[in-house]
Amino acid sequence: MQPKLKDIARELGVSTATVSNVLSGKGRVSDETRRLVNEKVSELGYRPGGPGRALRTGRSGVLGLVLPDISNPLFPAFAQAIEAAAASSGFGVLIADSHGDPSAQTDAMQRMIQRGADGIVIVPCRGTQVSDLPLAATIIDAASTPGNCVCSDHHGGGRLAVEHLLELGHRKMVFLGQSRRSTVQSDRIDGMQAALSVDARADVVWLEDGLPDFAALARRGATAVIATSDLHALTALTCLQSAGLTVPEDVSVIGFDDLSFSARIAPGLTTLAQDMPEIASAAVAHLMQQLDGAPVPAARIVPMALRIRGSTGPVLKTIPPQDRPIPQQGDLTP
Amino acid sequence: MQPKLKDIARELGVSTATVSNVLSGKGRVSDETRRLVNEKVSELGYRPGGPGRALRTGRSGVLGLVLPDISNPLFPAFAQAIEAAAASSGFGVLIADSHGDPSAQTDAMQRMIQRGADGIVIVPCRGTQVSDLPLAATIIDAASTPGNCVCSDHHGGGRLAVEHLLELGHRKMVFLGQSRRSTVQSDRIDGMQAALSVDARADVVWLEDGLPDFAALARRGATAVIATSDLHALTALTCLQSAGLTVPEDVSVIGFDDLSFSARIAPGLTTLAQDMPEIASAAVAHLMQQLDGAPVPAARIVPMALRIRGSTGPVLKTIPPQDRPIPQQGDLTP
DNA sequence: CTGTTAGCGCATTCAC
DNA sequence: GTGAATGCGCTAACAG
Repeated sequence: MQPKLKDIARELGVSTATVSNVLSGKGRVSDETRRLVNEKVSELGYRPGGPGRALRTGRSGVLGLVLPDISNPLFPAFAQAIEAAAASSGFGVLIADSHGDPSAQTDAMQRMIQRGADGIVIVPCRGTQVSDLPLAATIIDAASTPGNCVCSDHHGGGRLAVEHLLELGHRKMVFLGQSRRSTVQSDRIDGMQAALSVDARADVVWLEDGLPDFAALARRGATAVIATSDLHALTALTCLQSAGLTVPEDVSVIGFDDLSFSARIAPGLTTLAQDMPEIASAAVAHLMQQLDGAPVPAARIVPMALRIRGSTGPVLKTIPPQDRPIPQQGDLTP
Repeated sequence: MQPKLKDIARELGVSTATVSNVLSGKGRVSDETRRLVNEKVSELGYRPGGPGRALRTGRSGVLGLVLPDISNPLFPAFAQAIEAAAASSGFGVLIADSHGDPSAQTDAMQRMIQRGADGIVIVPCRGTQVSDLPLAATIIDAASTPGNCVCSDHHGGGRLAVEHLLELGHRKMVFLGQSRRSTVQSDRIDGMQAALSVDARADVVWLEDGLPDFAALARRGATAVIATSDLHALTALTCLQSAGLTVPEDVSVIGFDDLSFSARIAPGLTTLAQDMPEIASAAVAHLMQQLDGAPVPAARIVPMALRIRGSTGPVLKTIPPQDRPIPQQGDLTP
């Protein structure tokens, strides 16, 4: 049995309130009593219990994190960042997965409330609008979503990607998305379109229409692919490689989100990374301000960062792949 | 303000005990009163609040999930499965990340206890031993870890991988691990070794010693690579491809864990998948039994499943890569 | 300045 | 069949 406030008080012959005062540093307590209490506390290894405190103060020190799909590969970094940001504010994190289902999302939020969460960080399902919660909430979605509180500058990320390719001499690109209905993907592609110079062109291809033939796109002149996710960039890269094309010599490839594998493939994947720590701490800070009774702060847009790796390179004078020598690698193992 | 038990009671002119009895279905209540209460409850949208209940019953309906590294790409599937299993038992999930640090792990567990978690599911840091918790706990690690409660049959997975390759005619393989200190990886590689036929050989290579030259390994006769994670298999596969070798014609590649990208690359990655739903529900069930006062159940070992995709194929009569025609892909886009 | 009292929301006695 | 009383662990307001 964990020691309770009452145990400390009884053993010391003082009241529970006195012990509580010592621990919270609030009420005035004599130095002698304070010393005794602190001693006993560390002796018994007392830790104030959550439920009692929550009941009394109306604050649980827990926040809910509602996600549309935990299995999304971007989630680990995100959850980790939120957990870290919350922990540094002394908060715990309760997770829930809505599986992309709006009614499950509403359910999940209800359950977080019921469990006593002080606030909710929510990444909404596509097309869902989160409205009038009886609770502090922070919405993380695309900037163009109404009610959004914190997000990455997806549009700016798209621009950076295209600008990088333009500098390398690319003028014919492919923009690769998964779903037209994703606001984040649309924002990214809009940013790409906006950055195209007058002499550059791009085709937009959606994976929801079926897997495109990347080698054929290259044969028709495209020298670069920008995908709205590293996952799709990886698909493009491996399709190109297994069709005998070389990245980046034949085609440059860029992704988004700097997923776990992106630095570990050959060539390393150039990508636009979200600043997860910044987004997470902004989201948690946003929540804390609401809890402190401040008005809902303005939306915060966090810039994305271009991480250049081996998958992008300058446009080469056109040499048909079959005429080029097969690249050789040094032998590292004796 | 959320409605309280007292609000329902007052509006109906009954006592809070009666309302509580109706909701829990325990004490005897007249059908008429029952109907009235249920009506009022759904009218006001009353939900029993967690903290009050937790304080009274000593059960919070929340379990803690302590992970060594949320950013591990295997985690999403795992967290999702645990969350689903917990939710179907009416439990919430509080997450914590120990960042591989044993003291942070202990801290995290303390905080879960403090927050009132009823039990803990823990994937321990490497080399950590979890001992005598004042709480129900389920440890998920390798089978060879003392105290382990639930895990995949990593050894059997290794065997399945090698058996698959032997059937395809492979006799010279490379086993690729990341860290010698990982019990899971060791178990997997032990299983691989155990399944080698007398005429087959394998070299074990560790990424912690530096990135090997996969093309050179192939030139010296290896026709297959089995990595202890899809992440490392992907590294091998892309290194081979960018060195001009073809998968699976020149070298077959197998990974572990069926990560999110594994089905989306070209060729699709053959892999050994963990049965996450089964592991998660076993872990949660294990916890529930302890909470119900049952003795700690025996450890449960869940089989792994071989998912064959395009990255493994039969050994071909040796044709040097440069003499083979460059593969062509059909054009899907008009 | 110190310590006692009251009550957060709920479920469980036990009288009626 | 129902209701009043009790206390889970803790802290805010109050009396000593």
